[in-house]
Amino acid sequence: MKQINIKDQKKQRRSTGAVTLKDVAEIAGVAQITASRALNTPNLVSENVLNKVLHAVKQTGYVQNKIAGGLASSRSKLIAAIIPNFASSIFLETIDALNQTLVSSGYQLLLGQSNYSAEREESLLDEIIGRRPEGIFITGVLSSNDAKRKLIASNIPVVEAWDLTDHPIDMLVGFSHQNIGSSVASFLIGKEYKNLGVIQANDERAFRRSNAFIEVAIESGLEHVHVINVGDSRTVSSGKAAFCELLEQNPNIDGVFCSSDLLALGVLTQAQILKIDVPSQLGIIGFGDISLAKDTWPAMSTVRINSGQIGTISANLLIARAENQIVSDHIFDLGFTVVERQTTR
Amino acid sequence: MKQINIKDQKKQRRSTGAVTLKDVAEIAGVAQITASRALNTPNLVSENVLNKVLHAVKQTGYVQNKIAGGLASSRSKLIAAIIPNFASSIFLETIDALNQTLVSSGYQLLLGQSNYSAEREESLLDEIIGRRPEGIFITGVLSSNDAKRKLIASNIPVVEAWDLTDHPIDMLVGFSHQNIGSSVASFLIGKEYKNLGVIQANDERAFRRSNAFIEVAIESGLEHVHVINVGDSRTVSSGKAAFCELLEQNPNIDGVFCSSDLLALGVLTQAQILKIDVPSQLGIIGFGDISLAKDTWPAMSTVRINSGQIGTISANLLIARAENQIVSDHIFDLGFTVVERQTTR
DNA sequence: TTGAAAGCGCTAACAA
DNA sequence: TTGTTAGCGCTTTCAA
Repeated sequence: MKQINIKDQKKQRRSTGAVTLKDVAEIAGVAQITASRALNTPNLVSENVLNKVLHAVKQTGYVQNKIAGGLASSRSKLIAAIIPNFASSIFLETIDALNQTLVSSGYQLLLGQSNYSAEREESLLDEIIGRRPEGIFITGVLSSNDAKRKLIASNIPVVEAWDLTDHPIDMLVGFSHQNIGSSVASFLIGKEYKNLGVIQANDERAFRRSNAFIEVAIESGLEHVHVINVGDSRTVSSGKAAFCELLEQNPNIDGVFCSSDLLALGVLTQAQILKIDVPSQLGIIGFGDISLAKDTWPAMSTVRINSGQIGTISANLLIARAENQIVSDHIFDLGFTVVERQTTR
Repeated sequence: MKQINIKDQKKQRRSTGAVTLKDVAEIAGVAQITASRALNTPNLVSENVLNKVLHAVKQTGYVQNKIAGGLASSRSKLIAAIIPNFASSIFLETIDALNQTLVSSGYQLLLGQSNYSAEREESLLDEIIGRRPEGIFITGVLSSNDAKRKLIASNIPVVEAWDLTDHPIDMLVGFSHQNIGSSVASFLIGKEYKNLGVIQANDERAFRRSNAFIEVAIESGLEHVHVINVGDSRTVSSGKAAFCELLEQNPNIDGVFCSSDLLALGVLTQAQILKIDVPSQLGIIGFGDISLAKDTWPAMSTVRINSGQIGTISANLLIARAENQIVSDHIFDLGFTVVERQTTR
């Protein structure tokens, strides 16, 4: 039976109009999947086919659509990193190393910022999990328990970095903030500083460092340790102001532990303005060993952590998990070093 | 005719096993597309349906797969940013502002690093374009012409930031490096500094600033301006070393223009070590107005640019273009301010 | 306001 | 080594 079908319309979809793999395959005179193989696994394809396909790619300016590929293969080749913020550059060396390692294995970095309300944190996580990254790297702390639960439910490999928490979600690459606090206290006490103070940002990890610091100080028979909280302002000027405050509370302060090198630089600057000699009258020690710490005058004593290594190891862990390799060690304690320079005697 | 089809197997695909919209729809007792509407355009759906769907989402822990959604809708909700590197934090305030604005409109940031070979630059661009972002933000300069051509061919809206180039790819948000150079020269010359030097990183824009600087100096009848190139090391210690070099070339140097505040801080520190009085014997001016510039002692004179605003404006431009709004202004000159503090007399 | 069908552009699975 | 087919999980289009 013949049938004249005048209205044999299909549903029309706007497409992007971009060159697709199908176009490339047609021009090269091969099947679409063959073109796909030529681009993704060129060693599974004859040289002849490879050349034809590559030529067609050049000719058309084809750029692979990784969204479609990701959907088909369930491999997004995306790793997400969640950091508290960009401004506090303390994590950047880590992110830099992370990114370098990821890129060299063909992964791309999706960045999210977490310094939000619990509500915002959850929506950020929805955003990120929605992109189906093959791994998630977190430097901050998830404040919301729902967010944490969401992350676990997603079943995506996770590295929590910059810390050694008691109940890790999955993998852990960091160091002990508590040990840093006690080591720094012992260090200053060993130098016979007797009136200690702490200047710190409003940050849970800084609190763990300072609590351990205070504990050791008290155990050693020292007087009350004064603590100044500068809130979220980890700047040189906060350090200056905080040091003035500290002096008001105890004019005999002779040793200060700061939760960041910038704060420490503020203390140093203020001491110079007040003509307090560093390190004889005042010992200062920071945290982070940012690049300018060794170049202040006098050079800043501080605590160094292996920021870059944290990124590299984390990237390798996440890649290994993404590629279904067996990861035997889940927890990496990278330690720290108390760097003795000229702001302590 | 009856047919017993024992082997009616389909080709099996492993799926991720994650909850899909289909599952949610079934549980809610609606069609998949209705569930989709409930989540994306809830006002097009009855309250009853909305509640059923939301309940099913809660129950299953469903998280939307944006890869699939992106493929179907050709809207990735992704904006890519390409920066030279993470370490040189000068762009971070911009990226921070960019990200804030993007997130509040439901976009996600994909970050790429460009300080690579031309070859690497092209593959980075393939990576990025392959993800079909709806906009691309570039702070660096594309060294490869092929890369630039690729970007144009992709037809993705582009903002080039931190500069005003002569032949922009698309949109432009920045300031004139040339004008900065001449303004700083006039500024120092107006203060009667007579033996000028420049310390700069190996960076095309820094060169444009210093060339303009030198031109004005020569026009004003000054002697040869000495230039020290510190390569890629924009650190305080490079600044210290470079200032020593500068003094060797001309012991009478009394004014230095640095291509970054950190370099300037190095000069200041070295001057203090050498007991050279700032600003009477030596004027120093930096670039960037990083947060600690106002807190050095003496406080650093520098050039401020509107880093945050660059990010905000760029984000809004890219979002507007992604949403097919008309963008009338394509070029934004945000200007700069010479900030006079205490390192210049 | 809701739904059925088709298809976004690619790759996994199977077949030859 | 190459090809056929059937999806990946969603949204668009069209229809009711």
